[in-house]
Amino acid sequence: MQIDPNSNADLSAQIATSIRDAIMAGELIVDERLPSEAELADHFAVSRPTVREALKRLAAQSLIRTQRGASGGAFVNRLSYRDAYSQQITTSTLLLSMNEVSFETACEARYAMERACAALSAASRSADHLATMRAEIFRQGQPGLTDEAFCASDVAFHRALVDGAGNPVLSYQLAGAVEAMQPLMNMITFTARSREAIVKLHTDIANAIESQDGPAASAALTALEIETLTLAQNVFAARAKPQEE
Amino acid sequence: MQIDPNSNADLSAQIATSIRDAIMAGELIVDERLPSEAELADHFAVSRPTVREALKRLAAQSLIRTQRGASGGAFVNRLSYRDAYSQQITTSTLLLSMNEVSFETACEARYAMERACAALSAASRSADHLATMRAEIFRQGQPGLTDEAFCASDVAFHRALVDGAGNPVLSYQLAGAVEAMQPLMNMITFTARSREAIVKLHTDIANAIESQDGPAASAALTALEIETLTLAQNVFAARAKPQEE
DNA sequence: GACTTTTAAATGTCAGACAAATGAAAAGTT
DNA sequence: AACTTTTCATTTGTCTGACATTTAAAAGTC
Repeated sequence: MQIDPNSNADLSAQIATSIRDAIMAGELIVDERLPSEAELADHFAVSRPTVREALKRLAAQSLIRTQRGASGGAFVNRLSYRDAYSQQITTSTLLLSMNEVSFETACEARYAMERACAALSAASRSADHLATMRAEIFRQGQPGLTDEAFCASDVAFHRALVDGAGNPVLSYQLAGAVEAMQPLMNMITFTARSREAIVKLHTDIANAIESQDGPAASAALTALEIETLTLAQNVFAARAKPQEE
Repeated sequence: MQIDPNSNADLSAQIATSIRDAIMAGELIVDERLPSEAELADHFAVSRPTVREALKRLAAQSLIRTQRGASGGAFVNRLSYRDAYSQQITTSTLLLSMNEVSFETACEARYAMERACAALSAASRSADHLATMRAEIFRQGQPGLTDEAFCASDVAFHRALVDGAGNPVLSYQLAGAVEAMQPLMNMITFTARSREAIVKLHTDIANAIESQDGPAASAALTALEIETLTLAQNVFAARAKPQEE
């Protein structure tokens, strides 16, 4: 692990990159202890605060964890799904909220991935997840449900659909897309009619998965995508022209 | 923006979270300048090094950028695709290399997403990307190509396929999966026969997309997934029992 | 031997200082 | 007046040294 003295980048950034590369190359393995801050400072010929800034950069990416005390120090962290999830959500939310990505693009990506999940889900047809989907559909049909509760149930339904594929990588990828779209979805006022349409499509999806009919699930998801886009565009329109009410 | 004095978490972590929440809630907008380090130190009643550690955490996630000088400071960063890509790649690579995710799971997720892309790609049928795919297929058929060059061309082919969907969110999601699988793919020795099989499947995919036949493209990708898994499993077997050569 | 106390090592935090970059204002020049 | 140069204040980057806090192991005590 070395740094380039001629680079004009921050020393802490260089050091962080150097250590990150070592971790990603497998030179530092999971749970291995890094040298102490003082030793790292000696090694890179910098001060301890600079080393600390580098370590905090790595900690922010969940690459290391630190522990105080006698046998403490910085340890290479085993990246958990939980960590990956939250990073994915942060990234996706920012991409969407900063308008780097349009809602339409995010929606298209989300449903494309959901269709991919549905195909796998149909093949495995997990009883657990199917039961969850049915339960959420039932909840969504209850009258008197608030929009927030309806949204929450919608998320739970899609989550069950995605998790039913049994592939945690897909689950974590989609977590970001779904979560990032939530703020907008929560602004939607679901009329009785749109709820009815959504519940019907959800039922179609659940039926298709139960009968292991991937194409039918895909088709229902596509219909749901169109429905979602329409609802969202109404919100956009209302938000853009608030004086014309 | 406040921090909890009773929390036992690191001050720099609390401050970073506080600022991150403000950014994600839209209280701090893109390109807005944060208070100077000295002002933040005053505001949170901590020292400047502590504030700096917090800012470095945010910088590591590309949430802010810093600039030295008179009118410098920390600015809210517009998250670019480039940044999102590299974060995705880091996360995916670590998930795979730390055995949190099996190669099979990553492979399944990758091809599931690629099939989703192929369907979109077939619908739009971008001439650019189709030409790139054809060119890479031609290159892959050339005799005397090294394994590394074959791999690189393979990546380029899939990249064109994915980018052809015209959805940058899908592109960036897949970048991680493809990149993370690269180290293993590079270990594969491609025999003339396996190359022939791969080139044929690539041709099938390109043809299907050209004729806007999504299902055919999906089928070819599924065949390619099986081929890839088989090749990778041979590498696993060879690596696990090096004494039986 | 079991329990308590001490100690050493490590991270967390602070204070103050200087270096370096940078833009803006002031001064100087034509 | 317009342009160039210089100065200067601001801000981040880095260093030094110190102290606080946590923690596990070593030493001591019963």
